[in-house]
Amino acid sequence: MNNKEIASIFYRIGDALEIKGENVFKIRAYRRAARNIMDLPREVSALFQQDPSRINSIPGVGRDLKEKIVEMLSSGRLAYFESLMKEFPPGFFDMLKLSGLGPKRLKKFKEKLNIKNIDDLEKACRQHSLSKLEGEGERAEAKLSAAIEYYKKGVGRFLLQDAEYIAEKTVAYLKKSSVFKKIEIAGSLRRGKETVGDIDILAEVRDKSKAMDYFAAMPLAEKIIAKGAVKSSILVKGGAQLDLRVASAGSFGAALMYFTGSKAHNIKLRRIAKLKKRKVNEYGIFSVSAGGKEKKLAGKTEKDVYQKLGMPWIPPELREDNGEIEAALAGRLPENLLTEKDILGDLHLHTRETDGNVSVKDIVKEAKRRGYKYIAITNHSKYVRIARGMDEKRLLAHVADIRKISADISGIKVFAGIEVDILEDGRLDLEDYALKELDIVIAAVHSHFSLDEKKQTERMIKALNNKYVNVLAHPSGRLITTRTPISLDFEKIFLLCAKNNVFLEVNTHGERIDLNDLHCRMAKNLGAKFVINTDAHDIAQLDAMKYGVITARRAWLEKKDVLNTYAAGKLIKALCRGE
DNA sequence: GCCGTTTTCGGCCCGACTGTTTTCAGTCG
Repeated sequence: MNNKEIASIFYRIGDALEIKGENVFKIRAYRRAARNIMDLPREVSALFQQDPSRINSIPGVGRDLKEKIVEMLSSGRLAYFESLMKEFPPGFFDMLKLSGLGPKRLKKFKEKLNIKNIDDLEKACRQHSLSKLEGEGERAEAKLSAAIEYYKKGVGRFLLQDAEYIAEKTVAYLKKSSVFKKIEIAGSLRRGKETVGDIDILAEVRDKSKAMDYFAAMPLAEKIIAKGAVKSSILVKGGAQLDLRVASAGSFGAALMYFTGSKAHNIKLRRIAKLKKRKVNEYGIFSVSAGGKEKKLAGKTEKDVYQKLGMPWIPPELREDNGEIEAALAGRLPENLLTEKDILGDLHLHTRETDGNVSVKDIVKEAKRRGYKYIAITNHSKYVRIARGMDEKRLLAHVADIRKISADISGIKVFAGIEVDILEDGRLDLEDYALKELDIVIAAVHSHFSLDEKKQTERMIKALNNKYVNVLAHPSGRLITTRTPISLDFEKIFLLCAKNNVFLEVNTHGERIDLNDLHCRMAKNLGAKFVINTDAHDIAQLDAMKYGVITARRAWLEKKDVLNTYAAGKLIKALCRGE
């Protein structure tokens, strides 16, 4: 059983217990454990094989949940879960995904109307039998109908870049009105998560009710979910949910923290505040006297609030309750967290010679315009037929062209490279005599994604032991919406990369983000180094560098961890693997 | 069910919006 399967069972137990009306803290415990398991870069099963007691090191997993995990890993089943599920019809829990419908009402529907699944619920709405129940009414029924409709359309999470696009359009719209004084994007978009559920925007305004009216009247808006004095939510065309919250200048920092999250980060901060006889909410940080009297201590900026909690400002990308609060309290946050301006070049680019849409000359010019000090042209090797990948002969001619272009242009260095395929057996797709002529060799898997972990790991090890390989491109091979990561002993591979001086790529393509933040952080802790590449096939795709930087920041990477922050001379030395 | 710079027991973040109600429960983030 993998982490996702274990976590989803715990989530489902949480749902079932909630409907049964169990202790809310018990429910919360299951969900917290599930979330923490999802956030682990390692498989719990691997942890278990090494040393079963390591399961206790997962936060939120105590004696009881450990036993349940052990049962799942050793038998592939969980008796407690199976007996619990017997109490509910199949498809029952899908209804919890409907916006505005929670466990209490769901329980009521089941008991009073024998509703078993979404189809039953839809029927009940149509027949208006729902609105006759106590505590329900016509508006509630209509809302539920709409929620079912949206659910069926498949409203889900968006890729970071798509969410950013919608957010930017919204901000541009809001800025056209003089009611808005200050606008900030918050939520998981500000934290740079690879997918974003809803888009949170915080604003300081001159007139709250006018601001809310203007927001709700947005041309993109399809449906208003909620509209209050300080908070509104709308659904926009395409299915994304936008939340607008307004805050006064004196509370703006506290509101930004609240609205940026993560939820787990906020909860921990509030708990720390409570221990110190303080209270944190979206209006500020307050001291609380014995008599319950509150006095505001700060709220204007995030920095002020963190300071009153006894810690420095924490960058949004780190706010996941993954050790950043403890690090901040101990003064051990990363000192030089990577920034976009640290990036001096892009080392994975395709051109017309294979499947790119741009000439070498044009992409060099554009890179120079962007202020890059160097780039590498890395086209495909012959195995990738569909991309018209190059054999040794074409490659060497291509290298000669690149050398000439590099010599003809000043102010930017153009490295000649390749993205060479790793074949099924771990050999590379090109002979060493050709690879030897290159400045940089990127190795990548583009086929045989479904090998089992042992074979896939052996394949990778063989490739990484080729002395000409400098970079492992998009190591997990996943595509966020369509392809799961390959099965790989990531720990072993990261250690080998560290040992062999092979840089791990953070591929910034919106569908990839590969390595992801969690693997990246794990690899850093194992001593590996990184390179952030767009894998651009045209000019516009060069813009994606920012998603790699934000992912690196989420992984706590610093400037020194990243190859393409080095000056050209240092970079060439760093690529040297020695004979 | 978890957890400990007060605690191995008694806590567990905090507030906004909605709809159906006249004071609040349910839901959400």
